[in-house]
Amino acid sequence: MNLKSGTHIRIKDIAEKAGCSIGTVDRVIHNRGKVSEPVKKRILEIIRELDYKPNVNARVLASKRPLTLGILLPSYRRGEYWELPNLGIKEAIERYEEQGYNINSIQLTYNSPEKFLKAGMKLLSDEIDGVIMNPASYKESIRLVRFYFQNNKPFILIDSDINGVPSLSFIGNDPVQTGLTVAKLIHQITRHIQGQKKLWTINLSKNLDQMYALLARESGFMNYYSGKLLLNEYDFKTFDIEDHGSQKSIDELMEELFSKEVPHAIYVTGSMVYKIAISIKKLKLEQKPLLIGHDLIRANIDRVMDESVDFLIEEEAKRQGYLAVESMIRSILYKEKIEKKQFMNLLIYTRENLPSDRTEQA
Amino acid sequence: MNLKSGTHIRIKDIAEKAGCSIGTVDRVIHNRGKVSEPVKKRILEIIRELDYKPNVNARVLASKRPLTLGILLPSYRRGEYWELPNLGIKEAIERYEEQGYNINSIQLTYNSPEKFLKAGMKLLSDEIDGVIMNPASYKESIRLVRFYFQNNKPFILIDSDINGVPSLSFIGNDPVQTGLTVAKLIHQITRHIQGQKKLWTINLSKNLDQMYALLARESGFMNYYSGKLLLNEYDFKTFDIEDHGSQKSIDELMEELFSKEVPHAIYVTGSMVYKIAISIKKLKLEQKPLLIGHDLIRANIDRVMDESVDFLIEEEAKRQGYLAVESMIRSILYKEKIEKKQFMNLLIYTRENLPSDRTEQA
DNA sequence: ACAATGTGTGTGTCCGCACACACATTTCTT
DNA sequence: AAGAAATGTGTGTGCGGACACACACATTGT
Repeated sequence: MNLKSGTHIRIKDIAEKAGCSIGTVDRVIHNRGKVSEPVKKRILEIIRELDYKPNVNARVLASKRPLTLGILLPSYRRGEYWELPNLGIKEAIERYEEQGYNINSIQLTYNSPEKFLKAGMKLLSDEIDGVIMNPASYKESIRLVRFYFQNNKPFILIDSDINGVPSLSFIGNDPVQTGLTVAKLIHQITRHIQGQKKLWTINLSKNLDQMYALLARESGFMNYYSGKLLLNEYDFKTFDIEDHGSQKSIDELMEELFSKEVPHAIYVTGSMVYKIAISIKKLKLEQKPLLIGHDLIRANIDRVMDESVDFLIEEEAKRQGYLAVESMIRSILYKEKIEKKQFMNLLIYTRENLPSDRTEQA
Repeated sequence: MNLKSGTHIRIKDIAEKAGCSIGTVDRVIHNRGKVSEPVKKRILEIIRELDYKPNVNARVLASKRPLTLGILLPSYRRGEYWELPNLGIKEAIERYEEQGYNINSIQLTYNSPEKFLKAGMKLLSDEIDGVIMNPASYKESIRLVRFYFQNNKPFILIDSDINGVPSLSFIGNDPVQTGLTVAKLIHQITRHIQGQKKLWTINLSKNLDQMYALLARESGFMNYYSGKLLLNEYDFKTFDIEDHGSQKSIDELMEELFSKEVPHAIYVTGSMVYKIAISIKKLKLEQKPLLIGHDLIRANIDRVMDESVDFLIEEEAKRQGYLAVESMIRSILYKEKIEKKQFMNLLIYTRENLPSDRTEQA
């Protein structure tokens, strides 16, 4: 095989073919007006016909215009989940900056729906070209997004989707699918256990708003068993825990729960399995339950390494951030069409296949 | 946070600071010679000091030089493993071409070490800037690579590594690590089975050369059990099968093997689990063994969908090809330093988390 | 009728870099 | 010591596109 580079057509070629100057062609490409209807139509026709694709490099080079992105994510501390997408965002910005792009970012965070809305409104300012955000609760998100739409401000949702909203793109995964996957894994591992298997689901989150996202996972999780008519093989228990940072309170809760029964498997829907793992370690059981959680945050990785957590599921959190920035650039600077939904892979990690630090780019 | 774009330094800036013209700076950057030692040293110093990063867009725009890549992979038919890396390669080339790069490729394939060597030598021609290849057997690869080295021809190895070879980069994974991961998964799933577990390993490959790559996986696989002192919990059996395309011969073999015993789990080290799955389906067992294999080829995906294969492990085959091309471009065109080893993620797939076609970029 | 405004179109410069070429200076011949 | 060859350095042009500006011509107002 021998792929030869096709002769790229340039603005100049279009101009010649249309019998006008490149300035005119440029004007219709950028909708800068001041072009008579017939000429405009002719040029548009030729552009379509020749399948003109602007040279990205030349475009970026010539356009001094800086790109300013608004970033709106939940507030977080070091080592918490939202550090990961944010890392991806920073990496992408850095990389593109290195390559000569001029990218600014204004990052705001929220820890309540009200602040989300407020911060989101602040990002409506003129100099912001687009917004990358994780929507808080449904109501506020819908409202904010309407403003964005009215102001022609493109936005990308990451990690959680809101159906039927005119976003540039959604980047993340379907939580129901995630739940299904975890359920399948647990089912496979516990299927040879004699008798009814005791299975716990723990929705552990920092506050009520984040809890809602977890419930979708739990729902997918349960769907698996009901769909496969396996419900009577298991004894399900669900615990919703609002965590306020203290390991001790979780220790106490676990001790109490475990005094009544020791489950065969535990699924922690949030990103804080490590807390449960630590509590369980302290109980010094002779037979540990299977423990499955989410996300490659440091604390979780450590628990997988010492095998107090058996599996971690993750949805390429870092990559979500990276792709969000990249999509914005492609959409705004290159004027490319972006996929409406960009689903990440659902990765299953255990001690043996944890990504090592020896490598990796986003 | 507000990341402002740093003032990018240009060749011009360096020239000013060094008290010379941009032509001179350009010469030292491209090692075009004809620069006196002291000046060269000074410029190099300034470049390092100012951390000069050439503007990629301008560079690509200005450089008309086409990049010609040699691709040397095992021959394959549609739906076979090597289609995947190749897909990634094509995608990368296409994408970069779209962006204005001028990339040619010459693709050769081999189905024996001799042909590998012969094809590889053909790629030594002048107009080829670099070679992306999967090394065949050790001996021939070493020999070929020596020629490349002597002729200053950069090359990237994908999928299989050869230690101590001056490749630009290796892209793939450690087969031993892969084996360990599969072993862990199987161990987790079979641990609750009573008594000694019957475990088969099937090295199924098209020919002997490919077989060697599989043995490394098998070795990692066994390491897991010996390392954890689990050997006596299992009854291991290993079968090396050279497949010549006929499903029937495999059917017969499986029927014979299964008539003696039905294993609890089977690990097929190559990319052709689907053949084993088909054979097993025909046996109509009441209790199917756990079946684990490799790679997201169509036939395997179909078997996972109907759950005749339980898990697929894969090493981002498509991405390997994509990254190989990208690395070549970055190295040759941008003169960036490339990671010597680029390890892929080890992905565990089951029916519920198979990547859907609804999305995806490389 | 003439100026003031508006509309459509072409020209020129710049973006940062690669590379060819011209020119200046040094070193080597014989 | 004069010319040839080698070595060092600066200038100019082009890559494809963005955008400011100039300008011709038509339209409107007074």
